[in-house]
Parts: sequence; structure tokens; C-alpha cells
Amino acid sequence: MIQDLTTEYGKIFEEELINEIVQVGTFKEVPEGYKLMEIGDYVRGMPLLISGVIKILREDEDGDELLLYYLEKGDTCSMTMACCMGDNKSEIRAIAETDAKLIMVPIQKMEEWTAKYKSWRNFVFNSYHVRLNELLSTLDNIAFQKMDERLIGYLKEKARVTKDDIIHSTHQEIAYDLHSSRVVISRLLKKLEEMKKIKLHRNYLEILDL
Amino acid sequence: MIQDLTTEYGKIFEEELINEIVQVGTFKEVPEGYKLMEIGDYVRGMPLLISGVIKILREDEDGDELLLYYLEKGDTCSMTMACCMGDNKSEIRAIAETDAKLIMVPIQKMEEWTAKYKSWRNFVFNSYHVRLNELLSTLDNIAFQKMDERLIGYLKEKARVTKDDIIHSTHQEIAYDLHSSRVVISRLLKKLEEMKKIKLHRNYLEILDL
DNA sequence: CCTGTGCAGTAACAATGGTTACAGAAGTAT
DNA sequence: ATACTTCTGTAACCATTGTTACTGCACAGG
Repeated sequence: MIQDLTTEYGKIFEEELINEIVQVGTFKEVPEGYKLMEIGDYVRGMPLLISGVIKILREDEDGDELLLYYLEKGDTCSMTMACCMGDNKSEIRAIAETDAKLIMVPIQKMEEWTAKYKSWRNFVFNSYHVRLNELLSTLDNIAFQKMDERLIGYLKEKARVTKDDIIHSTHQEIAYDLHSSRVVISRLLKKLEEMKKIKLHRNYLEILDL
Repeated sequence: MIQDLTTEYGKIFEEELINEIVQVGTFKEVPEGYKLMEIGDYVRGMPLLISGVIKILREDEDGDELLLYYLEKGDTCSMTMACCMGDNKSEIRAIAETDAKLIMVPIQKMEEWTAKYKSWRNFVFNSYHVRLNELLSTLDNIAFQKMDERLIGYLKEKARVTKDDIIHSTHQEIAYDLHSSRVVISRLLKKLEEMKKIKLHRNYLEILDL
């Protein structure tokens, strides 16, 4: 755990802070598909992502989903921080998109460290900043783009975070993330294939040139 | 200015901090419609809203607009704070929805006060928290609601922040805020009128029962 | 009072996305 | 191999939203 922490966060946190994190944090290793957080769950800890990718989803009353963004190594979940200050209930769902390693820090330490460590303060502010912009860009996509553009953006982003030009998803799964329907996604994917931008297979697709 | 500050922020900021704000802050009074911030502008100060309502808009490359949320008294603009940490360029446009009074604080003080005053730290964190949730709810509206529901929500919210059941907007203006077209909004408003929920007039409309 | 400008009402039509239904292909279990 | 399940392809259709075009009305300014 110390090794992981130092590798990923050694450059931005003071040694003293790293030591504190090691003392109170708990290491967690989760497999792909593991649900880290459900909407309405009480938030008890704040995650520091060491490796892997976490996908953050929003859901409405009817159970309709929407992918908000991915967390990558070095990221933390601002939503969690935001929750620490409100009623402590999560507004989002978090699923491991790949196998992932992370350290959970009790939220009680948040304020203490914010006062004590400048690096922690900067980290927290920076996380908020990044997440706010990420949300803004998600909003842009939904508000200003049509489904075909959103789909292309989705495929690109997914390839980027997983570092893999093979997208291991069914059409139905993509439809959930984009809050659309399977038929619509199949239709658009077929068009992309006709344009030689992707190649379709069962249970996965290859990105050729987006 | 001291009076305004104390009235609005006296309960949450230490006296010492209030004094500092008075020293470095500049008081600003702007009329309805005044553009406080344009997309791409360099952010030099952080606003503390004393009275009035500020509307925060997002715009894409094609000039299509979208209302993000309103700032009310006691609010500050987290986007501004976020900008202070990035490239300092604004991601949003800010327009005074009503006459408004505010105090501009130089962004250089941000970090200093964050280390020095617990109340300031809480204020900043809280602002981020509120804004993140506000953005999330805006996203929900756009992603999960149809235009008729969004329109009703828009009218309600606008009535709430302006404390006025008369909405002083043309159909075109509403269309801009919702990123729709005038004809669509006219159509839906007419339906709402038929349902006795509103009463239409030239240049304004009355909310009867939403 | 007349006229120009901007606002609102409406119809006809297009485009996008969502729904239903069904068939066939690929993989899995028996 | 056979049966079953899951995934994909496709067609037909519908609903919502957006577009274009034209109308008349209200109001401001001469």
C-alpha cells in the first residue's frame, strides 16, 4: 500500500501526509464490474484511486441511467467529497470499469487535513475543479450534440481510459451508458461500420479510425 | 459595503475576515441585463453576491445557449473558483437577471484565506458542493426530462428566484435559455395556457398554478 | 393617425430518436 | 446434435422536437 501510494501520490503529497494516509486508510482491490457505491448509500470514505478505471453513473427515478464520467488513477471522487458536506448520501453510482486498486480514507480526516496540509488542500480543490469541468463537458455533450456524435465521443473516451481500441461492450450496454435504446445504438453503429470507422463483432467492436 | 457584507455574510465569516474583504474587495452595483462575465474572459476576481440574481449560461461553438443555474444572494460562483485554478479563462457567461449588488474579491486572496480562515474554507467547499449538485440537477433535467417538463421547471425556478409569478420574458428568450426554438416554446406555452396553468401576454406571462 | 418593428399563433413538413416486432446468428448447456 | 439464451440486424411505425413560412396583432415613434 505504501508503495502504491508513494508511486501515485508521492509527488503531490508531503511525506507526513502520506504516513497519515497509510495509518488511517484501508487498501481495497476490486474486480471489473464491482459496484463501489450505489445511489442513496451513505458515504463513509473517500477513495484515492491507485490504478484502474471507475465509471460514475447517474440514474433517475425511473431507473434510466447516464454515464457521467470516468475516474482514472490519481483521481478522487469529488461527488464523494461533496456528499461529505451534505446529507452524506451518494448522488451517484460507481462501478469498476476495469480491475482497480484504491485507498479509502475516512471522511472525518477531510477537514483536519484541509487545515493542516497545503498539498491536500490543493488536491481537493483541484479535484473539484477537474470534476466541475468534466460535468460541464458531459452537459455540453448531452445538450448540444446529437446521438451519433455522442456515440463517437463515448467510444473514443472509453478507448482512451481503457487504453484499448477494442470496446468490450454489447450494444445494450452502450445504450444504457448513453441513455438511449439498443435499436438506436445498433443503427448508428452500423452506419459507423459502413463508414469504415469501426468493425462490429458479437460482444465487442474494434475502433478502426474515428 | 461593510453594512451589506455584515448583513449577508456576518454570520458565516469571522470579523477579521470581513475586515480583510472590506479592505481588498470592490463593491459593484449592476443593472438587470448587465453582462458580468463572458466565455473566454480572464477571471480576475471572485464575486460575493449581496443581492439580486445572476444567471449562469453555457454556450457551444455554434453560439447555442443553455441556462445552467441562477446565483442568489449569499452565493458565489464556483465556476470562477474553478477557473482560478485552471487557465483562468471563464467557461461560462454571467448575466444579471435582476439588479444586483456584489463584492469582487481578487483571486490572489483565495489561497491565503483558505489556509487562514476556517470559515472561508467551509464557504468555498460548500459553494463547490452546492454548485456540483446544481449542475447535476441541470444535467438530470436535460437528460431525463422532455421539453414540456423542462419548460415547467424553468418557469417555476424563474418565479422562485425573482420572487415574482409574472415571468418577464418573450418566448424567444425562454427558447434561448432552454436551448430550443421559439416555435416549440410557443406551442408548449399555448398548451399550458389551455390547461389553465399559465396566462399568456405580450412580453410576459402569468403563472396561475403549475 | 399611420407605419415599421418585433412578438405571438399556426400550419405543414422534416429529422431525430424511441418503440415494437421479428428473424437469424452466435454461443452455451444438456 | 439439440435446445436454449443472448446478441445483433432490420423494418415499420410513432412521438417529440426542430424548421420554414406566413399571418395578424401590439406597440412605439414619428
